[in-house]
Amino acid sequence: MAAKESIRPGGRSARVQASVHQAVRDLLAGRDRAELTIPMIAAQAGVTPSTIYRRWGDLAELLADVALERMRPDSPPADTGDVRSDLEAWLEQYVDEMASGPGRAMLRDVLAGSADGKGLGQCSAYTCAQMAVIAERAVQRGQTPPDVEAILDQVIAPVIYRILFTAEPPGPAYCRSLIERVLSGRR
Amino acid sequence: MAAKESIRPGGRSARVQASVHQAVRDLLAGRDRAELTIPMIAAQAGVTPSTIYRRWGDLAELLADVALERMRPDSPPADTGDVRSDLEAWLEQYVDEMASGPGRAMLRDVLAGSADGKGLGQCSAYTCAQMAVIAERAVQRGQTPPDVEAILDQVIAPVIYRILFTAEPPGPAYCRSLIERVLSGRR
DNA sequence: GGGCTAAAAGCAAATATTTTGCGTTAGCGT
DNA sequence: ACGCTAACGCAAAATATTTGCTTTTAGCCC
Repeated sequence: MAAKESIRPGGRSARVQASVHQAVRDLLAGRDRAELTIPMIAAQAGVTPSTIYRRWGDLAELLADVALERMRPDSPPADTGDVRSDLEAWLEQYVDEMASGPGRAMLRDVLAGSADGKGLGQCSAYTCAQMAVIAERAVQRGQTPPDVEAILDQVIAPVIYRILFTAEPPGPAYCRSLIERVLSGRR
Repeated sequence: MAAKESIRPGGRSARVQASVHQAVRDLLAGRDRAELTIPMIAAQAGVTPSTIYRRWGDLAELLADVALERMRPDSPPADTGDVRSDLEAWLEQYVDEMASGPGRAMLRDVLAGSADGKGLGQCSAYTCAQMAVIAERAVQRGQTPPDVEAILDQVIAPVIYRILFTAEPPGPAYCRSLIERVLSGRR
């Protein structure tokens, strides 16, 4: 029977959380984020505003929560049979996602919202985990991949820095050059 | 006479802006940013809240404005007589400033507040200008400094990424290794 | 220098939001 | 099945935000 399923994820809190998250995503699709208010989200989600205030505190934290969930990778990076092309393929879709309007907004939301810094750590942990998968694969093929730390410093960081602080998003050629550099520098 | 001075910087707007900025800095020193409100700032600055709302729009933009002004370098980087030590000295104080509690808060404020992205560009422009000064000096000594772009990618970006997304701030040894790498990679 | 104009600030009423106390509901353990 | 506790709903109170109108003032043209 579906007994087990009703115990853990079937709680009212879980339903409220899902409903609120969905409401934020829906509203964010249509309206601009500046005109997004908690009463509006509450109405869309079918809960009272005070529920949201008590659970999330304020709009920034709620948006950070939603953004972080959207940033969680839903699948491991594609396996192309080679470290370089694994990295290139992964980075291309990563940049596409993060440099887009919604992507930049998610980054800003996560940065602005998670006051404790817990969300930020999670955010880079997701990326690290993906990199670790690619690296592990390479090892099993007999290749020697760069350290995850090196990839973070030499590939992810420059890309994120440019997305956050400059007008021009990183282009494909630039991304490939970053990967080239980290690959040629491995010990 | 002081006729010229009254024309440009002596306007009422300038006084209000200065007063509001000062109020934010003062309040930020004592209280936590979560309990900072526009009416509170207005009271401290001796203006009415509506003035702030009309000029800055909301708290996030005001904080971004104040943070950006605080991030503007007040002097060119120290001249130590050598590219490497110029970079090391500059980076040390840069990291000290940015990785501190207030520094991280400023970064977050700038990221969260400048909706148009204009403030973000300014933020990295400040850093670029400082790097350009160091590079120019090196050229005049006959040294060949790394491109400012390379410094941004290989030194600034990793440092900022770690400050923003991880718990551990970059340490001195780590910073030196970043500089070592960018120096050894120059063309 | 003296008035003219437009931009910016003050003021206060109207509106929207956030907070909070209390009663109710629903999930979870025994 | 029953009770315990955490979370929600509701509504009133407190606060913050918006807005229309008036007043001030800085920049500009005689």
